[in-house]
Amino acid sequence: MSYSIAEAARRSGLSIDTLRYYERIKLLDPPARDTAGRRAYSDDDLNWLGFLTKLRTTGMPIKSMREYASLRRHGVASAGRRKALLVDQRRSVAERIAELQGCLDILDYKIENYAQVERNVLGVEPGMEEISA
Amino acid sequence: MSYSIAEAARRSGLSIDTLRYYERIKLLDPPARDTAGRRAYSDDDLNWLGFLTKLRTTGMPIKSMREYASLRRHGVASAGRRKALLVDQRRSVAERIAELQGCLDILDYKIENYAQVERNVLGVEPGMEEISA
DNA sequence: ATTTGACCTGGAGTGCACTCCAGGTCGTAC
DNA sequence: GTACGACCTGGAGTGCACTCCAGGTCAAAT
Repeated sequence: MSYSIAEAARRSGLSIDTLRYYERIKLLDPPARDTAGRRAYSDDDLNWLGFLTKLRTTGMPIKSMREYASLRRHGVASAGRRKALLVDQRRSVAERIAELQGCLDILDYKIENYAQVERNVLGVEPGMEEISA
Repeated sequence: MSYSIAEAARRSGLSIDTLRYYERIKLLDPPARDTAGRRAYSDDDLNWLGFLTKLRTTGMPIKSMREYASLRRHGVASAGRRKALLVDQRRSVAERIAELQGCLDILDYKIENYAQVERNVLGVEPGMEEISA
């Protein structure tokens, strides 16, 4: 199957402009063109875009995604390097999750403070809100 | 206790420039000044900076942090709104964690693919790396 | 007395990841 | 045959969150 840029945008969740931008910066190999010169994305293209958006979601900078994309063009010889990139990213994602978990705990603590302020709203002494703010 | 801007930067993990920037955009109330006109941060200032960096870590945009900072200046009457902001952020952090967890699974899957490629590196048929790339 | 180093101000510059625009080409629908 | 909508290109513009700079002040050390 092949898809127009609008359809590829819809399926990938990226904007049309972003698809062209990714192509320009070599994140995405130039897709096929139809007789009128319009882009015709393949299923492979869409799969790759799907993976790219996952990497993006993990916070991988475009620079690293470009490196991965470039390695991919060099075939199986680059598999080790590609794996290393992914292992590295895996580690950074796990760290990020732990960090966010810590923030969640702090938010819960703060929210609980506010809930207590609400329950005691009639008897609160002045300045108390500053302690919990 | 009071701290020079260099000390405040060290303790908050923010740069000196960022401290001045946060003050400019009203994330941080202007700290006290010493006799020479240099900033003298209080423990309260430092605590607030600590919380701000937590909010930042959760991905809260500066715009929202400014809103929270501004509400804080309006005392206890704004506690409900502040709590709502935190509850909202809590939800978005939980979502983000789930999203990252999903990405982690995909990375593990890919990494495992590469590990298999490595184990079969002598017997791999051409094109196999494309399937897993 | 002068040098040094930390600090000050207002404003300009940076890097990232898009996003938008003007002006043009195609193929189908009326 | 022309109006329309989707697409094309190269390039400029945007929003965010800083980061850097020039030119100046001040207090302590030499």
